Amino acid sequence: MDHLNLLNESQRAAVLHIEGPAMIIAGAGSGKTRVLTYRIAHLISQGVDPFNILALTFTNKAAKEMRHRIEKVIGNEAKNIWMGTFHSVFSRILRSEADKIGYPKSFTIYDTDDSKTLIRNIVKEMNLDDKLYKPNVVLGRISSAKNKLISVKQYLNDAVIQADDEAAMRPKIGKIYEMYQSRCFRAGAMDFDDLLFNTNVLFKDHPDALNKYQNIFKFVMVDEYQDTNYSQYLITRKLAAQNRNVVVVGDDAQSIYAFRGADIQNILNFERDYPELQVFKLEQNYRSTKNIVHAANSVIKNNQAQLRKDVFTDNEQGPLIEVIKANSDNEEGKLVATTIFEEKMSNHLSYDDFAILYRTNAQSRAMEEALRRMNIKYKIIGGLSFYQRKEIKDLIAYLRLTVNPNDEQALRRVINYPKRGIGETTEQKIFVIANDINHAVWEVVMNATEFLGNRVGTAIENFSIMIRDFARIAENSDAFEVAKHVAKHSGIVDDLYQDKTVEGLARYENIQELLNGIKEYVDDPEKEDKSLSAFLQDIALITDADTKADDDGEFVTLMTIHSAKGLEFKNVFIVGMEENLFPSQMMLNSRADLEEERRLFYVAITRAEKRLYLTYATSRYQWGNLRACEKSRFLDEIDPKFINFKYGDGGVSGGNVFDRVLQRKSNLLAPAPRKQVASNYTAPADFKASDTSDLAAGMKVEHPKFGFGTVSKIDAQGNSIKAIINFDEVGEKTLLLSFAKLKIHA
DNA sequence: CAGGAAGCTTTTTTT
DNA sequence: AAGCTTCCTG
Repeated sequence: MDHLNLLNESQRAAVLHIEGPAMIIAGAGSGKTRVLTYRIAHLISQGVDPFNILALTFTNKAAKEMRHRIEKVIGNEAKNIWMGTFHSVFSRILRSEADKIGYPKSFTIYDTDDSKTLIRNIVKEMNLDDKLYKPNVVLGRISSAKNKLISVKQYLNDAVIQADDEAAMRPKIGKIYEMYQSRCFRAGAMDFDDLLFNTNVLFKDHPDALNKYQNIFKFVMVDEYQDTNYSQYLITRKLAAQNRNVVVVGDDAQSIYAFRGADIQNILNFERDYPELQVFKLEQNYRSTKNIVHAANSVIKNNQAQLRKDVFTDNEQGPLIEVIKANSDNEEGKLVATTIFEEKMSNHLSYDDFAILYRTNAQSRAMEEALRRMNIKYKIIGGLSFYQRKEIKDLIAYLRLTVNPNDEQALRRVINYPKRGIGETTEQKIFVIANDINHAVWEVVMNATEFLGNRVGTAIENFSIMIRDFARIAENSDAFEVAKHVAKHSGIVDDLYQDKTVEGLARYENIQELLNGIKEYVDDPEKEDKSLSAFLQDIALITDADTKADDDGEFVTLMTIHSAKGLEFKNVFIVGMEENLFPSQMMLNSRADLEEERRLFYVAITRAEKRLYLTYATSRYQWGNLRACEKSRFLDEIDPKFINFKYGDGGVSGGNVFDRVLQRKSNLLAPAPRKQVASNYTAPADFKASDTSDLAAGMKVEHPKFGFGTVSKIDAQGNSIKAIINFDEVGEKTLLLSFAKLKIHA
């Protein structure tokens, strides 16, 4: 193992650790992944069977990457290591043990949308106020209960929880939780949290199963341990209970998933559970310049809750961190885009060297527009993923139903798509009947004529025959064969083909792309199980961050800070450094929340290798109207000696990139005229619209909302006649004459 | 029952 | 600003 020479002393010590529990506290950029991969390689070189190693990562992509790196060191054997996210590894295990806990082998995995729709349905059925019982809120409560392993029964019997819900005016959440669980169970479905919850159930109720996996996973490793929740903690502890060979890697300063149930307490629990614990600290940063590392340290110092750690680096000092002020979100975008362009050109960089990070997905828009305008290629990670598109979800729903006809959410989605005359009323009836006779919904669907009469009944039964036909094909064909057949015979392809609009074409192509993806899956020699059911299980847990960036050419990467965890870029822009945005408005209520935001900022800063830019705007569009913004408190927390301030306007002109850019692009940067949104005008009670067929430029008109104005132009295109009208109070508007109510004042 | 328009809510982050 | 739900009309 000559690789050991590439490691520093503490890294080497961690790699050489073989048996017994250990915790590696790894500062940002301290070579954590390198330590993990070498440690696994080292284990194997010492005779440990790869089949006995379980490595849990935070994303599937991280697992894939690590596997490749291990492969480079030890070769093919690396394929046999159990590696993946908690969710993907244990969904595989649940798949083979499903019968023990009463689920079908091909259970469906509900995504967040499925869960929310189901909750919405339940709230409606229970006649509760949907303003109070919002799916988001309810699902949040249920999810956090599950992550703490609180079952329905415990939830209903816990006085504190009940009091909390009552205080929040939502006493029925426990009842909803109960309904939700039984509906999921009946549908043969698990949500994300169930995958972990049920793994715990399996291990608790079936000691033989636990024992089996304890013997398989003789060496357990958990990456990003600071972001695990109680449910994950307990799975880890149980698996390691026999051999006690468990190594966790984490950095408390980078814990940013408390909202998902992650609990720093897990680190403390770990120390308590294993008194013989060995601790390794990786404190040398190899990624970033001194300025960046020190700036990050100066920020995190403001947090009270933190473990002792001192991150340092031997790297060069590097340039100062640039703080840039813009007048608007659009100007911010332009400044970022022009800076990227200039930097790339003057330093011969690739667009791959740049990342733009933001707090919320909504911020990507201004950035995209600016990049597009400058012809800079970019790629957005996260946000709406391929699998969340409507047409994709539709086809997937058919596939899910094929594999598991009890899948309620899938059924609801496609029972009348494409249209087959089964209306909403009928759909409701099916569910009510199923409830009344206490049978699976699918039973009712298959025998619909019995319950709903001949007309509608036949339509429904035909649908069920089609699905069963799909299922029959699925028995003997691989995922691709079935999907191709389903796309065609479900009517989806035909339906999309009818639509000749640009969007319709794109949807059609997306279906093709999905089919290509399935083909790729089936052709992948590393996939053992090529069944439709296995494919569905796989994609349910895939995120956008996992899709490989094998795209053509180089591009700037755009993503939220959360998605950027674990990544690094030469040049990083952190945009939207404003109060109420970063830190987020929702995180200002408690010290703990604010500290999580600060850790998030710490994560963002430490993504940068060479140059870091922090930008903010003094105004920004939010929910469609303009808001004034204040710069973030976080900017003031950075020790000023690491910062160079730049202003998007009126700043001192000098030789720096920004001023040059600004001077050259000053016409571009002129603040766009802002539309006034509201007017003080109220229409008189006797307002009556005139006949506008003779409307012409120059005429004075009155509009019930916008008030008085003058027509500046009439624009006829085909059947639609548009009038451009300059209103006294709200400025210029373009109105469609067929809709606009206008009174002509001669 | 379907299609279209108006109205309403939304945004914090994700497996 | 946009997507989604609801309401209204044919």
